[in-house]
Amino acid sequence: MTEKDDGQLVGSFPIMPKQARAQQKREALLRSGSILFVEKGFDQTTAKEIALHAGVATGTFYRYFADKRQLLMSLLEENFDLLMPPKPDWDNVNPEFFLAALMKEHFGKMNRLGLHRVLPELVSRDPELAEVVRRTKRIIHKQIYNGLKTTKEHGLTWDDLSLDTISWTIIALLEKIPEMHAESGKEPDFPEIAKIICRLVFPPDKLSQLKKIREMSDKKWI
Amino acid sequence: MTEKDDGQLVGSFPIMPKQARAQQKREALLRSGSILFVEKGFDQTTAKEIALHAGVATGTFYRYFADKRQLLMSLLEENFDLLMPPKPDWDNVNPEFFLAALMKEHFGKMNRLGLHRVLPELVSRDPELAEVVRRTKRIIHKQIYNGLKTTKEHGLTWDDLSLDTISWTIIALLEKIPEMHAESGKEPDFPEIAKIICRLVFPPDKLSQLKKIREMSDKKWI
Amino acid sequence: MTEKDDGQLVGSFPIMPKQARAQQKREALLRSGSILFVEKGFDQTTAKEIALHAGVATGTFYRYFADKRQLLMSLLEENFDLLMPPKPDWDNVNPEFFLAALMKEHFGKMNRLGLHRVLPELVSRDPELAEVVRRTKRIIHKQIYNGLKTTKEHGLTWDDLSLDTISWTIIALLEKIPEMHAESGKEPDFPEIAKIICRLVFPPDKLSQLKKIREMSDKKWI
Amino acid sequence: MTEKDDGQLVGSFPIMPKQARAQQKREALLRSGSILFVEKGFDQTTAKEIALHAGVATGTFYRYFADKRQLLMSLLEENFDLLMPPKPDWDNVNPEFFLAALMKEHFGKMNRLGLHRVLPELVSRDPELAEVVRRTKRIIHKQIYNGLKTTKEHGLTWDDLSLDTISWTIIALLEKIPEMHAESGKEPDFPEIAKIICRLVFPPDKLSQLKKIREMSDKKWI
DNA sequence: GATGAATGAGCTTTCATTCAT
DNA sequence: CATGAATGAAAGCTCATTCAT
Repeated sequence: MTEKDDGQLVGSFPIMPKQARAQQKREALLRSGSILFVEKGFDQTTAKEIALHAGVATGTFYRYFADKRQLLMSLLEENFDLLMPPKPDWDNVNPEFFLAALMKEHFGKMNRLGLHRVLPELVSRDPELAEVVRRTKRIIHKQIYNGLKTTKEHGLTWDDLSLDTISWTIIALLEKIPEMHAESGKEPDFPEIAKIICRLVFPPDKLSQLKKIREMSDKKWI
Repeated sequence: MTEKDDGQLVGSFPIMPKQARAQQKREALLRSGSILFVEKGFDQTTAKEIALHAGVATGTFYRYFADKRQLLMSLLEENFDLLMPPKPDWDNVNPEFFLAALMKEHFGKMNRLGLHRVLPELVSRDPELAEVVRRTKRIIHKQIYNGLKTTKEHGLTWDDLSLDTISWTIIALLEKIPEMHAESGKEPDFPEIAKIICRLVFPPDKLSQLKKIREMSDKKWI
Repeated sequence: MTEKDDGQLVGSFPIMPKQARAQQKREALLRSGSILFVEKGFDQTTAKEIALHAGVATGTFYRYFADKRQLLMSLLEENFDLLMPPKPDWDNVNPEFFLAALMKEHFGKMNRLGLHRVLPELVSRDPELAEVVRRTKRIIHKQIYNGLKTTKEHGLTWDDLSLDTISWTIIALLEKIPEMHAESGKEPDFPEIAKIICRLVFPPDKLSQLKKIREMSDKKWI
Repeated sequence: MTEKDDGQLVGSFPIMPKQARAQQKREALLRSGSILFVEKGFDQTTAKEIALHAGVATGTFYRYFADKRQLLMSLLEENFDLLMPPKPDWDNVNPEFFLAALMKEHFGKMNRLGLHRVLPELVSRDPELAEVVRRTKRIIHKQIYNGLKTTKEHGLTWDDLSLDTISWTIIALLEKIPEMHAESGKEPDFPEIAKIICRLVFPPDKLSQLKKIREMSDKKWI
């Protein structure tokens, strides 16, 4: 039973070194954890279920993770960049097209991972987790902030743009996308959302100027 | 605690009619449930704890609520209007002042209740709860939508305003306010958020026109 | 509400003296207890349910009975004679007709009361109840025994009749009647059972002799 | 207790294979359940107590049985044949000797198991259990019925024998034996009960004929 | 290392009984 | 006396975690 996966000639090259085997199990557990957490919620998922779903014994779970919580933390770390929204590049492309494409892709990734549905309640009771999430958001905020800053310095934005508040607003919009999807039932209207963000950042005249210039090179983003 | 309810003259009315007593317990349980759900999360709060916190016996909890979930539902029903953001009245006042004031008030209420922090994960596994939340959001959306529609018909908004997406965006912003608060650490900058919403709705010229006209009558809102 | 049952002229003769009122409640409780014990089993019936069914408050239950068990004991005492099978009068009537009629009546009473279905498990854990039941059975046994003894002394029975064992056998048969009913689905065949008992007691020649003599006077028993 | 299972030579087989261990626990739980159910009644016995009595933790109980009820069902299934009274073989042996011996053995088994004391009240509220018991009784009835039928066809019984009622009567007697024991305090008089059954089945002349023929071969049954 | 049976604290829920009104 | 809300011990059951094999 344990040998099924390496029915190989005696003496042949071990296809899968010991550590890699362990890695495989760890990853199976992570994958199973991710799936079940999203499906049933963190508290409703038992360590036993995760192990079963991953095809290992209950005890094995505890060899790789101190507890359920630690598995979740590992999941977060591993998918750190997935949780990060893309860094918009405001002035090299038609901003509306570009944003719409970026958001569509980000939304797809988020939805595939699904972890964002698990975090909200946990954050309120797990300070360490809360800290991780907060740090992540701050990085995102910083990225958007810096992008906006450069753009502002180029004189492309509203004069009175509050970089900080706009950054949070953009994050808020990005985070709401999955929920808008779930609650309205329709696919989010990414171009419209992009338009909204652009309206927040660029005065109409600057925006149409940007759009004209970048129009051709943007075709690839659609 | 036991003395609060009979600071009255000797010989006056019966201290507290029977039903009022029961109501008091029910409400104590609701209050305790609300506090503990927000503090520790729904799943981490036990019925026993709620009872203890409310100063009644475990069994008493079950006289008033079938279970924890039902207590939560009652909390939601009872605070239904708190969850509703205010209906903005776009063209009778300086929109920015007005919105800032409304949001500040709403934010205060939401924060005091705190339930919004409990719902997200629950919604994903409790279809009935999900339905309640969905219905609430649809009403909110409708209200904002209708307000915007009237404003648009008055020719005050951007010509290309997508009423639906803007409505969702405003909801997203309102809902994010508590989190912005928690995550940034600072008090949300309501005037700035109001400005953002106004920028989404009104072209600059229409907005300054609105602001000038309403400036005086708005003093009362500050 | 409490006055509904004596809507009488002021000053008129109180139809129901105080004690009788109490008696009424006591009896309502006994009746409700009996019904519910038989319907759902002793342990599955709560004091609250009995009170509700009897139309009184929970607390009132405990004014009339120390606890559920005591109510059961009262039920037994009150229906003591119902539990007693009839004393057969072997030689004044056609024994088969007579027995069949007696059993039919007894079976009807037992079934209406139904308590026999509640006792078995209780007896094994309640020594006092066990003693009551045992005493009852001993009296029954004695009655049957004495009847048989007289009959034997008249030379009407088998010579080798073991009075004791036959008495228990008759009791066994009587007690099994409700179960035979429930399990076979059919109405018990009382004449057949009577025939069996008679065959155990009387040799064929003595029996036909008895039957012939009593034939006419028995018509009334059918 | 822990030593019973390895009275073996050092160096021999592994003491107890894994599955056997589990079986041991399962059986310990069954045994403890049986004992406690009989001692205190089904409802008065808690899963915790059974586990404690079996020397395992509460949770272990639930690894082997879904609940108390299922343990009882397993007990019944496992002892199905114990509950079945022996199939009498009417015409190959002295019927009285044979029956007495059979009943004595059956009585011993029943008494050791004791479950018959638990079933009566449960049956009235557990339809599945009721069905199991009913099925069992029907099989027993059928067996006795068929035996009697053959005997009747051989012309050995009373001409007017009602096979059905006699079968139920015999079952009633068999089932009452433990109670007769408990209530009279004396050891049941098996030979007398056997005589009673024989008197119900065989006319005196046929019986003495049967007894004479089989007298010698029966010695072994005593 | 891997296994999964075993553990037992702890949660939800019920109900006999009390007692203020 | 009657009431029924309140009590809290205790039952059924789950699951994170350990540990002998």
